[in-house]
Parts: sequence; structure tokens; C-alpha cells
Amino acid sequence: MTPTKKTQKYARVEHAIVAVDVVVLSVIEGRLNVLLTQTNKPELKGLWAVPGGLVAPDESLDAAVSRVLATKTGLTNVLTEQLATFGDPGRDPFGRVISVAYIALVHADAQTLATTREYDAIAWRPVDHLPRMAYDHKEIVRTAVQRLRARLTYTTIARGILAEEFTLTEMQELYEHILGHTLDKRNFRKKILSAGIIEKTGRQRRGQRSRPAALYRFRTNTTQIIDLL
Amino acid sequence: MTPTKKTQKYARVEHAIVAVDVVVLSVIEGRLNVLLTQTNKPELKGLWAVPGGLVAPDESLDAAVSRVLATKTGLTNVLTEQLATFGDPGRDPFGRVISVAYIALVHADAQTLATTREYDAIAWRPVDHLPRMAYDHKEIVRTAVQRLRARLTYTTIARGILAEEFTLTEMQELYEHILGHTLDKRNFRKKILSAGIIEKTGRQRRGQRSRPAALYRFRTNTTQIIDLL
DNA sequence: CCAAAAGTGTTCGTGTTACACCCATGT
DNA sequence: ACATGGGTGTAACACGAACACTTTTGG
Repeated sequence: MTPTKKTQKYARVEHAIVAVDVVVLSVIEGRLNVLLTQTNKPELKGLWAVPGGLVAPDESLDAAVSRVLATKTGLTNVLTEQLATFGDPGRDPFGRVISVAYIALVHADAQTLATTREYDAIAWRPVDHLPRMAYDHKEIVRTAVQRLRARLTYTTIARGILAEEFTLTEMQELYEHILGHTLDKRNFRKKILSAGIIEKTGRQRRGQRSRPAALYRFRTNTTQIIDLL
Repeated sequence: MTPTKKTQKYARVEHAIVAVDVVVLSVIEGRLNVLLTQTNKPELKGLWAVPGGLVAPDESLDAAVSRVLATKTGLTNVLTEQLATFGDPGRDPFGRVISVAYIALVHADAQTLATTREYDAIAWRPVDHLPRMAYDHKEIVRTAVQRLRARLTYTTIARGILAEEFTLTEMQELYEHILGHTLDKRNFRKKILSAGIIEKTGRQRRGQRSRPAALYRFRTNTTQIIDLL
């Protein structure tokens, strides 16, 4: 069944264009950052946008997200989650484009690798100092950050941003930076450990001129809904 | 700017079709029900679907939802909220249709009015006994119910289902039916009242052969995010 | 006067918060 | 030896859960 045959039945309908836009978030040097690309369309010169692309005729939305991430940023195997769909007529000056927005979280590791790729400029920007952006992408990023903050306290979504192995202090700093306020060290450890979502790897992080820290990993590969903090 | 002109720039792109599907929920006789229509397409004979329709070229998604609700069910002025977007190729056997699903909540009042309209059959069905359904609509309804349950405890979304004026017992029964378990009367009242989201209207519900109940209303017209229960 | 639902406080246990010092390492 | 971040317990408090009787009306 080809796409053309499949859409026959709706031939008279005015078709829209469907895109996916991916808000890639990471914590870099203690700040929550978003990955932005500079568009090369002359009409939007100088404006930044979240990486995105059109959905191919026989491609699922998730597949489109993976493809866009891989081709436009070099990122693969990223934890993604659907955010919301933005469809105001006029949100794209070139036509009626409906955008299904996704959140993607990447490890502190992968950052440096991800920044060098593709044709137009690509860079990390702190979410609290966004540049002028194309379309409604500023609103999309704001929505994504809101959602991430909310999820952080009742899911194990942090798994997406933390490296494979991490120290409890790294994890706590991640929470503090995303939530925007400090947390008590002893209480944080008590809650996270008693939730049973992470376990010691047995290894240690050494090298700093201080006591070595125990390394932990998440016990599961899935994002669980569980009350933390 | 006509739609045709606007989409010029993307003329070579395979266009998809964008639809909205609305999961209309209400509590009827103590059970959570969903409003379903029976499709008249011969290929899907006998299957039920959630009311939905294609998005017009210059119509926002929200506007499409309102229009679909009004023309297919007679409902107007309904509290709606975007749920998620379903876009698997093959979810619609007739073509590539991307569906933006919405939740709509209607007052216990409006129910009876809503059921009589439009060409094909339309009826309320308990969400825990869904009939055979077309497309992926069963999954959409399940997702909607999950979301409603979750929202109930931390937002004032119940406002959408309750009538303008209601008794605390009615409100409590609503929560019990949607959550699927009973609640303590005194604790429920304490929490809801101390949250400050509702106020006495000064009127009473009389007529039952028992003590009259004070009537309440929500203090605001918006769905607020606040910790209840 | 009886049935039916409305309304109202207190106790107890659990979970959350606030808080300060010793430990292991690298330089 | 000292600077640096890692690691640990306890007491006060607030919050949530459990629980039963009196009040007001309609019939």
C-alpha cells in the first residue's frame, strides 16, 4: 500500500504538513541548556530554532524524531517523550505546518559529541537566556522546561540526563539546577535511596582531591512513575 | 493569504491529513462514561469511534475541536485539554491520518441534551466496558481516562464535570467514581475546603427526604494546578 | 417519629524538614 | 597537614488516615 494509494480516499481534502520538533535538553556546567540550530532560510535569517523536520509519508512520529535527531544533531539512542502538538495556522509563515513537539534528554557525556554536525549552526543555549527564535519555538521550549520540572519530582526521568554511572552529589546537583532551588543533602539521599530506584555499582569516582564518591546506576531502563522528593 | 498560497513553499512535500478526535467524558449514574459515535463508513460497519473530524486549512486545533463537538454532538462551551497526538502510519486504513486527541469534560446536566444529534448513532458507554472500536480509538480512550485520573488529584479539572452548583457529596462521589475507590467524608471535606478552591453559594439543595445540603461553586473559571487529596 | 443524608473534631502514626560533624582522599 | 567534597542520624513538626455521633429535613 503506497502512501499515494492510501490517501486516495481523502483526495479532495486540503492536506496539512506535519513536522516533529525536538527540544533537546541537557545540564551543562550546572545550567539547563537546550540544543538550538540556526535556520538557513533567508526569511528567518539569524533566528534560532529547535531541531525539527517533516514527517515522511510512511514514517511513525517516533521514527521521525529519531531520524531528525540522528541527521541534524548526531544524537542516537536518546530518551524522548511526546510533549504537545502546536497547530495554530500562521505559526509557520511559509504554510500550514502542524508540529508535534517532543522532549529529548541527553547525558552530560554526549553533549560535546552532539554539538559538531550538519550544515547550519548548532549550539547549546541556557533555557533562561533564549535568543530570538523562529516560529513559536520559544513557547515550545518553555512548555518543555515546565514539563521537565514537573516530571522530575514524580518520575525517574532524570535517568535521561544523568550518565550511565553517577554520584549522588551529581544527581542532587542536577535536581537543584532543574528545579531552581537547593535541596538538603541528607534528606535527598534518604528519599532517593529509600525509593529504591538506584543501586551502587561498586565502583568509585576518584581523582578529585577529596574523598572518593560511590557511583550509582538506575536499577531499570524505563522511566517509572514514582513519588520522589 | 489563502491556504493554497501559504502551502506553496512546501508544494513538493507529501502532505498528511490532520484530524482531531475528542474523548468526551462524563459521570452518569455513578460511572465514568465516554461519548461514542457509530461510524457510517461501510468498511468499519458496527465499530464505534470517538467524535472527530479533519482540521480545516485555516483553522486552529482548538477551533476544530469546538466545531467537531458542536456539529457532531451538539455540545458547546466545553472544557477541553489536549491529550496527545497519535500518528502511526496505518492507524487509519484509508490513509495517513495524524490525530490530535483531546479530552473534553461535560457536566452531568448537559448529558441528556448531548445524545440526540447528527446522522450516525451516538451514545454514552462506560469506559470500563468499551465496545469494538475503529482505528486506535480504544487506546486513545484508555490514555484519556488515565490522564483524567492523574489530573484529578492535583488540578481542579473536576470543575469540567460538575454542574455550576454542586454539593460536597456530589463532588466526593465524582472523585470516588473516577478514582475507583471510596474516600473518607470528613477528610475529603477538610482537604477540599482548606484548599480554598470552592465557596458556598448560599443556596441549598432541598427536596430529598433528608437534611438539605449546602451548594458550592468553584471560585475560579480556570483549571488550576493545586495539590488536592 | 422515623428514615436518610448532611455536617462536624480528635487522636495517632507516619513522613518531611531542619540541622552539624567526622571521614577519606589528593596535593 | 590541610583543603575538598563524601558521607551519616536525630528531634521537632506537619500532614494524612482512621474513626462515630448529632442535626435537619421530608414523608
